[in-house]
Amino acid sequence: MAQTDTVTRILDTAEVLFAERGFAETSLRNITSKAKVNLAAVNYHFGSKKSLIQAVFARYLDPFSERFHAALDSVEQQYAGRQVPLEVLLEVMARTVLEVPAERNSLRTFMRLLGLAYTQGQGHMRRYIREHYGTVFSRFAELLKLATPDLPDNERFWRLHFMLGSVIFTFSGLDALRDIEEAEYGHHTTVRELIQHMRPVVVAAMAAPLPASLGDGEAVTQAAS
Amino acid sequence: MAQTDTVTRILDTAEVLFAERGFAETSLRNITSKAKVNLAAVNYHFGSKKSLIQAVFARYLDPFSERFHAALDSVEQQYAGRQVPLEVLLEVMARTVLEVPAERNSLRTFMRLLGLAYTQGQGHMRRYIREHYGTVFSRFAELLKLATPDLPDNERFWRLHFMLGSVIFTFSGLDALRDIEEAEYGHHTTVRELIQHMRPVVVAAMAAPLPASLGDGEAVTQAAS
Amino acid sequence: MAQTDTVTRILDTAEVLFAERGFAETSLRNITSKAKVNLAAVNYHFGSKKSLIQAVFARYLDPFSERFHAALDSVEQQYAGRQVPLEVLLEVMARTVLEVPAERNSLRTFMRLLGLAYTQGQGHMRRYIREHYGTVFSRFAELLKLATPDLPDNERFWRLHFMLGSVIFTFSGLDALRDIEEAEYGHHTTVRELIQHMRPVVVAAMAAPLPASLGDGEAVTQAAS
Amino acid sequence: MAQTDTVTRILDTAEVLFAERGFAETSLRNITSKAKVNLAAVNYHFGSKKSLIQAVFARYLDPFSERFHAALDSVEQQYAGRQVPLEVLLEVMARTVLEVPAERNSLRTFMRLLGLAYTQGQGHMRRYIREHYGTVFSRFAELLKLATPDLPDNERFWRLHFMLGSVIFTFSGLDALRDIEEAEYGHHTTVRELIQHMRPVVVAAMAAPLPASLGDGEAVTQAAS
DNA sequence: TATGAATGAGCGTTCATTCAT
DNA sequence: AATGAATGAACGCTCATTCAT
Repeated sequence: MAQTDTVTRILDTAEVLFAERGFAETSLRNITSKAKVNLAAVNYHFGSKKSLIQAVFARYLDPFSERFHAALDSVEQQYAGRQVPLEVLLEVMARTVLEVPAERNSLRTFMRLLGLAYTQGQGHMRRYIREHYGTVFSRFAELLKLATPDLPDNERFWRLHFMLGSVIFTFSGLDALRDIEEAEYGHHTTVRELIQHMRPVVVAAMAAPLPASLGDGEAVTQAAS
Repeated sequence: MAQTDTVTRILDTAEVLFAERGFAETSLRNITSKAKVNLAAVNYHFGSKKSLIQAVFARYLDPFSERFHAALDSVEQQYAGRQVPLEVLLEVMARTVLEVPAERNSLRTFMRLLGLAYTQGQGHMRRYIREHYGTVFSRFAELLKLATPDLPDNERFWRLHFMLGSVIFTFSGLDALRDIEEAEYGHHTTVRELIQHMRPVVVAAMAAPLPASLGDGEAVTQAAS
Repeated sequence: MAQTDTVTRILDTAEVLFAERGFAETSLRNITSKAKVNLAAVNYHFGSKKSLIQAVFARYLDPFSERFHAALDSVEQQYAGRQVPLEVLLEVMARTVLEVPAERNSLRTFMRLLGLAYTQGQGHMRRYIREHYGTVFSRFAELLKLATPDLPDNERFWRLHFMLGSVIFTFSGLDALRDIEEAEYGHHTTVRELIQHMRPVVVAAMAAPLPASLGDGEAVTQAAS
Repeated sequence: MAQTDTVTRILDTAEVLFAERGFAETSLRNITSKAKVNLAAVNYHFGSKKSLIQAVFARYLDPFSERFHAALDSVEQQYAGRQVPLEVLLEVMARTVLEVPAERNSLRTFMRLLGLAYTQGQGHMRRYIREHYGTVFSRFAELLKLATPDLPDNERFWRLHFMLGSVIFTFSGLDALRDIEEAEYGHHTTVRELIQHMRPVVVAAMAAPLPASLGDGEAVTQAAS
């Protein structure tokens, strides 16, 4: 009880502060003083700041990974060997993402964290995520490949990450964007609606025509590395 | 001369290190020792670390802003009041982005920095960028509106940010993504090629059909905040 | 049983680590984790780190003290009031030292611990040793005095500690010295042989002529404290 | 001036505290607060605690090494190829040791530090000393060999270390020993006098008869490792 | 104009010890 | 009798910044 309390309080506080300000900008003292636990408790329960960061991720990604596997199982069974359409795949992913953090503000936090994992943490987070969640990601990528058989592998790879970028960027900056939206257009979009907005865009993006053969003269002319 | 030298050496080193490891993870000692200048030189020449970061950005964004204005002038003149097509707008932007940093590895650096500005820096960077470069962005947004007259304002707003997310996220995680790409497909994509890949995707995304009227029952069922 | 086990495991582990790295450099965590016992067990069973250190010593010195007393009883009886020769006294001491730690590597450990007691531990160890083992040491010193009647007390005091220094230093650095010996001369000296080497040296040292009257001009000229 | 002041104050304070309580037991806060300098000054001027320890040693050993070389030069020249007698060699060493720290309490400190270097510091100090001062030591060992031509190399090796043990052990436990001496005999021996005491003992020890052929039955019977 | 020295604040981590069970 | 949890203090070190010259 006391232990669960401390560990949970640390994780709850850490995920909020990490999401707000990044890993390096959040000190253990920030976390422990806000969580009202002893500074040494982090090292006692988690071993190091690095491990705390990973634990914060695991609390989201472990259930996500499990549910996503289950959802893919279910949809594969449903399609019984036939190709699962792109729309369905995206729908499954969206639903799973939304299921995981049913409470409070945690979808935004989850997305911010995912974004941080890509843009901060000199590799150790990326390595951790690949090691622990690479399987489910690969499985999704495999199904995506079947759903878009005409797309070259390389092209699909980049489009997948364009899509991920859209989603993560949008959700992780959601508050700011909603503020602007409200000031500019007097409209407030719910997360649910936002996902409705995203769907056709993502589908169209994945289905876009291939780029003109690269290096064509009429295009961009100067470039670097 | 000696002063210019020092200032330039600091900026050159700082932009590389910032792009590699982020702002918080790069100390002034890292910068000054690598640049072989005195530690106090940063505070002497720039006043503070924050101001150094802004100076690093200004060195890219000032010429970019200027050229982008000029390019938009030119394209508006060319189309003489008629609507500038979406593809052309995107082409202009891409070309300007590529023109700015003609040397070395600085396109990647520029892109990484843009990503960092959004994902790191507790607001002071975003504020700085909006204040200094908001005008040219608004002008582009205005032309974008003319180029997509059928899109509701609200829809365009979100799609613009989906697009921004794709671009910024992709570039700010570029090294990681290229590592994966190389490991997975044995292919190395240059920034120039990547922009070629982005173009049709972005165009398709902006031109995607509007979503089915929101709130339709068959869609996502659970949601958060 | 379980308790005895725990106490013994702690002592076994502690003596090795203390001997290897000193007291301050060995944490209770080092000890308890290597001994696979609970961290709190040390404070539970011994009260404090200080007391653990003393317990480690007692495990060697209690039997040593007892045996040494017995051996001196026996030799005094044998010489029935007559002066016990220096060589015999040294032989008795050497034999007793060797008898105590019949197992494993513990002679070296014992010696290292003795050295540490002198060079580390801010007095509390020295006090403990004097209080608990002062009697047997005094008895030996008394016999030594009888065996070297021509030596001024003061001189004998210092020579005794020169001798102790040789022995403890040599044995506590034994591994390093044997490594050098082997590399340099291709020869490996056993502890038993080493004691044979020591004997004439120690005897000669104790029997050395007295120093020229101190302060004689021809000698050292500058000095401090 | 300000710099010299700070660096010197740190070194002066550090050497006293290190000598009194050892390296691990002396914190940088102990040193800097006693020296009335900023805590960060140690890392600024020395880089790390380890380097500070080495700097403390270097301040003694660099001049010692230089003077010892010079003294050996001089004595070799004086004996012009003939064998330098053992007594002279020891006299030269003793004199050099005494010359180095002409001021205050620093001879005792020097000796305590030498003792610590051997008994504490998991090798990094020994390595440092060997690297920086190995040459002069080897030179002395070489002359020692010439001075004791009848001694087997192996025997000389051990006797040299017996002697080292006496000296280092005595000096590193000096305070404790002097306490005992004063309590027991009401006499206080200066370092200078102590060296006078040591001389005939060391000479006798080096000149002791060779041990009876090893393995003789009448000797020690049990042994360890 | 430029820099070596210095500083106060804060960092992540480890420590021996205590407490509640 | 024994232990997981927790704690306050202290550790070595690095930080951006300031100061005196």
